[in-house]
Amino acid sequence: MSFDLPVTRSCIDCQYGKHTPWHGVPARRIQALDRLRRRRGLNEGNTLFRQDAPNEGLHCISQGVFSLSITHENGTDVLLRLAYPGDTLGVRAFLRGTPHQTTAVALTEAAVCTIARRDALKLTQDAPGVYKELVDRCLAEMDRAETSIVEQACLSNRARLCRLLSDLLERHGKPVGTRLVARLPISRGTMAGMLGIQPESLSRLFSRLKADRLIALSGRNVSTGSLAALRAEATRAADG
Amino acid sequence: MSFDLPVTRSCIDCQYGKHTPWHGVPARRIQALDRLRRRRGLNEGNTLFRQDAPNEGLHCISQGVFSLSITHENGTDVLLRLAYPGDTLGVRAFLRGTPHQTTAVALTEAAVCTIARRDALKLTQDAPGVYKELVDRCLAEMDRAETSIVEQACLSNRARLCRLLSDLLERHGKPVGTRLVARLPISRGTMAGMLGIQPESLSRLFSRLKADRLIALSGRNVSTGSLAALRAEATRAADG
DNA sequence: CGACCTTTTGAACTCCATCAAGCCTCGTGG
DNA sequence: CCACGAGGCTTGATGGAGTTCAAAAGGTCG
Repeated sequence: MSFDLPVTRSCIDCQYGKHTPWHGVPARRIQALDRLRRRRGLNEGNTLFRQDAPNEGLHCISQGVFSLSITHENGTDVLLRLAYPGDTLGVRAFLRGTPHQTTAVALTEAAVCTIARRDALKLTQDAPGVYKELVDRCLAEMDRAETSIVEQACLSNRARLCRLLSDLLERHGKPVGTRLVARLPISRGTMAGMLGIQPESLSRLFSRLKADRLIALSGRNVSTGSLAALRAEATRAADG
Repeated sequence: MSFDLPVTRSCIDCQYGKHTPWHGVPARRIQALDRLRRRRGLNEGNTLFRQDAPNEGLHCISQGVFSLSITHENGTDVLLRLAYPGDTLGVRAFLRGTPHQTTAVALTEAAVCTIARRDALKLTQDAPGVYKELVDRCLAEMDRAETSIVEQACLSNRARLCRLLSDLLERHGKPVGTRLVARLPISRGTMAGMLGIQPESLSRLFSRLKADRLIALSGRNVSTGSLAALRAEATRAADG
């Protein structure tokens, strides 16, 4: 499901440097880090790790978009969130030493750098700052998870779609004239999964957002004239 | 909102010992721990800490039931989970050094032991085991949060109510003849809040569960003839 | 161009929210 | 001891939103 790529630069020079957890690695260990790391490419649809599989280390995304999803015991798939370059995957399972709770799949062509579990353990033992950084990421993610629970409970589907769209536009969008334009990295079905609704319902929501002139879209191309208006729509109460 | 209680025994002898995070405290520190700890009582409805308030330390529940809830910016309250004796509250805010993300309210008369933030920081610095234990709790809670997101998305309200009821019966229930009987610690309104539905809808769900003979109830007293049947109902797909 | 997949649209149905009224329980006070 | 009132809980009727099934319309690629 993946193929090796050549390593071209040190982790410490990673283009997503601000976000790597490896900042706290002591200088004398950086070489080891670079040597131990394995860089891989994944094609669209490839799986990085699977729910219930044992943790095999830490994965830093350097390219592409990943989905993190859970399959419920009754067979339904739920997409929890998207992950982007600079994000580190597998942290919770790594810290707890438990199997993965989620499945990570590449939604586009992607590249990741992986530090095997045993090596990462050694590195974190040498560098408490790295451990703290990893913990902090998990805790921040926890806040996000709770926020998402709250929004699921108290916002309308329309509001949550607006939120999702504004997030996607913010990340993938480019200004074209007065508008912000983006090509969505995910299919309608996937978006519906993120919102916990059916693709048909999503399609109808889209029609209404178009009718209300909050967005324009054709196929996977979306645009908005005002990101602020989208965001405002996203915080309204269910009855708004 | 709370009143002091006398300290009667060492944290290390806590009746919820298995669950205290203080196991890893080195022997020489235990006296300090016991001295620094403050034991308080709370009445039903009292607030232990409030969302957005700064973290003031770690709170171990020794008696009573607490609710952890979040108020969305649009004013809606969402009840995330219940906490019981043996649970430690405020851990995430303590670890991150950020304000509380949730509000903790006593649903019954309650007692908590509190270690002030500054003291807890010292103790965890001396005992990496305690730090790890606290982290582990947060990570486990994260798994729970994600599970709850998934269930919210892919289970019917009926299934989720069955899950909630089976959890409550498991925790509060006592065998009476062939049945398991419990007095619920929370009101209908609170339960509805936990499921993200209206009290009227909850009431109708109850009627149906009664009609289906999965439970019997009058007022706050619930009972079931088969916890297994309840659990089975709780894992069914939405269309089940 | 045609085959295939994704997306949209339509119609019927289910489920939940809402508003409104009635009921039950418990505590108060006569 | 009973009448009363308040709050929590239940029940009914209605409307809106989402699901489901079915079919049509776009897109993409050989």
